[in-house]
Amino acid sequence: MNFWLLKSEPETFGFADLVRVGREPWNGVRNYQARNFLRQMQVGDLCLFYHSATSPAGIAGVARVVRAAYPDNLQFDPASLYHDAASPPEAPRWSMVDVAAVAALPRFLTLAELRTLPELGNLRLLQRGNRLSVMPVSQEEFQVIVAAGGLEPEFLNADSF
DNA sequence: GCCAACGTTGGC
DNA sequence: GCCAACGTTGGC
Repeated sequence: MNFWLLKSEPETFGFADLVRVGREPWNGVRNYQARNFLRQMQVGDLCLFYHSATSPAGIAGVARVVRAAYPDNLQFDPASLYHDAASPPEAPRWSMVDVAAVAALPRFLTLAELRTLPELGNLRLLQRGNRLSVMPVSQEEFQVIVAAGGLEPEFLNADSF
């Protein structure tokens, strides 16, 4: 099982929205590096749900991958902001996964607070110039973050959901 | 293949 | 709104 971080602007789609709908296709990723990470995701992987472009930015909850990568439908929709006319239908350029809400962090973890945790010195999110909307997180980093956010460690057990 | 121009992200 | 960082585009 692998661990990831997904960025979303809460004004557009926040963790509360994921809780409300339960499950959502993670579409609209149009960066090759982020896309490649999406394609590595497997059902059961856990994701930190990060709120970007808001104040304060930070981690709001945990989601789970419930469907592995498949073609992002929006790339073929001319009306979509994410339309890509150059994407070959026989070999779609962009992928998405489906994610489901697992749990909100009892304590929202702000970016500033994440920066104070010594165990997160290598967290990709905190590196200079980072702009990726999908990135890997180590198991250790994931555990530190969910614990700091007030979730019980047992919640990581596969049979707890 | 180089690289300048431009666009986007996202914290502040 | 500013601006640093970085990806993409396109002329050559």
